[in-house]
Amino acid sequence: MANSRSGDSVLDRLVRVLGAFDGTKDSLSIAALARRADVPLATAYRLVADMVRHGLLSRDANGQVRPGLRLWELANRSSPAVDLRQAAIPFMDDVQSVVRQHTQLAILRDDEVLVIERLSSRGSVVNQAQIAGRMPVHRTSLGMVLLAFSPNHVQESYLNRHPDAVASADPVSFDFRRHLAQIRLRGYAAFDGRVDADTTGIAVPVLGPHGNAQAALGVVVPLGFESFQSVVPALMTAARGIARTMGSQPA
Amino acid sequence: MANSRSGDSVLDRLVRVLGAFDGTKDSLSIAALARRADVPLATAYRLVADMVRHGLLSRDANGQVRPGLRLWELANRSSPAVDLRQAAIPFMDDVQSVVRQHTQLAILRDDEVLVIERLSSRGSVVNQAQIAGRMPVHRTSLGMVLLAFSPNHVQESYLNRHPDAVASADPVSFDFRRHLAQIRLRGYAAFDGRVDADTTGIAVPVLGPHGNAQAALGVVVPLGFESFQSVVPALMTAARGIARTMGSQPA
DNA sequence: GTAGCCTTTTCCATTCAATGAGAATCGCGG
DNA sequence: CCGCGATTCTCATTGAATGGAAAAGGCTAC
Repeated sequence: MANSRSGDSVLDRLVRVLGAFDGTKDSLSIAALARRADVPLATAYRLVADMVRHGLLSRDANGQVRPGLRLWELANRSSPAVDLRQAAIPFMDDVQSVVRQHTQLAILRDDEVLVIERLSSRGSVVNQAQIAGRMPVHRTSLGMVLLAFSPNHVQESYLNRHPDAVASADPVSFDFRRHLAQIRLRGYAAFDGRVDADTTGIAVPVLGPHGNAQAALGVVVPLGFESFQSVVPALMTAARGIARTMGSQPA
Repeated sequence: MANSRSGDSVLDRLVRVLGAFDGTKDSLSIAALARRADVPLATAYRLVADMVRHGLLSRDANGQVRPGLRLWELANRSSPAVDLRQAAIPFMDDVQSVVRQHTQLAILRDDEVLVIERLSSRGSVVNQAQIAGRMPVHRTSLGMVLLAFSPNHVQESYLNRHPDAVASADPVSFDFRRHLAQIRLRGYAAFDGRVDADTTGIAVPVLGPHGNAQAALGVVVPLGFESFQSVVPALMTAARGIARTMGSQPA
């Protein structure tokens, strides 16, 4: 005995294996997968074989493993993310066609920003966000808006768990809580060059039934974007639309 | 012993449970889930609890179960469907902005049409297709194009497995194989009112390296749509663009 | 060629996690 | 209050999953 992780179930491993695809590589060898997921090699081998049989994983020509099509299908048939996406897309389109910049929708998950959808604008700046990708809360306008419009206990527990984030804030000594309050007061967040040096992020909350953000809607524009001021109203209007649509199709 | 389905592994059940969400209902009670997935109730209960713990499923306020956010996240980080979607979206946007009708992308899977992405056009006809939803091959232009541009053995095995589809074709006595050949010759498929009485579907193949369809791109327009003829070239151009993009980012 | 290194695959005795029947509990509607 | 279905929990049993080890395969460099 005395193996790396005794006492975890098939599910634990299943999830760790899928979680090993973190976006840095989109296909892995079985051995690499076993290492990343911290599963004994022989077990990983069997698990992968089973998962491939079910379409949860697939293997390409070189024997490399990657998430499978059936997994995608099962996950996209119905899920909170799908509902949100469904409700938001028309409004995101509106924003997109007016602002003509990357438009994205995200939620807060495990103290991180989880990107639900993004509409890219051709010929604009690069956009770091990937669908289903995660970004740090304190470096993105989406994240800061989500946090600012979260219940107090969520904010506090975030601050507790991430003292580093607070410390590494732009003006070193500024008061993070005050900043959040400011964002809530203004109703939007705008950051220059935090994700990418040449871009500005602007985001507004999609408010839920209790006045908290259930999502955030934002755009990424080039630094010094001319019609900056017109963007916020456009986002706010769209965000309200999304909130309304979500409201009429409750969970 | 002597239970309903002895000898299936955790994975078998896991997949059957997820598969129980087939789009007809987006949340189910545990009991209903157990019935649909053909899993003993007690086992289903435990399995659901575990899956919820991992975020593969989630439970709403009423205790109803539905696919979870983490599942969505894991599935959308990387997968063949994501690659295709990624490559196709800009071109679908182009089609969308020219034709101003529902635009959709699909692949062939298990003798069915699996919808990968759709861009809806507001104020146009209703669109039956759902993302990650399935549609019958022989009743959709997407399906017929996919089949027409598939290797011969795929066509034949489809015909073998679905004699009914052939029989129920529009003109009862027409030759299905001939029809496929015709589609391949023309390079596109167009059907009136097969999915919905008031709509026409038009689709073209996204060709892969061996001249077979790796996907199909199509639009849904109102019956008697005026600029019908201009749609096909637009689709073909976009489809080529998608094929090119896919080619430069191989599996 | 062959030595070194990493990966994939198979084997098999052990055991512990998964199992499912059954019963208790909850909750709604009549 | 009773009935009925859904949910939750218990527990003795067992075979499916386990993982160390070793064989088989693949690649590069010397």
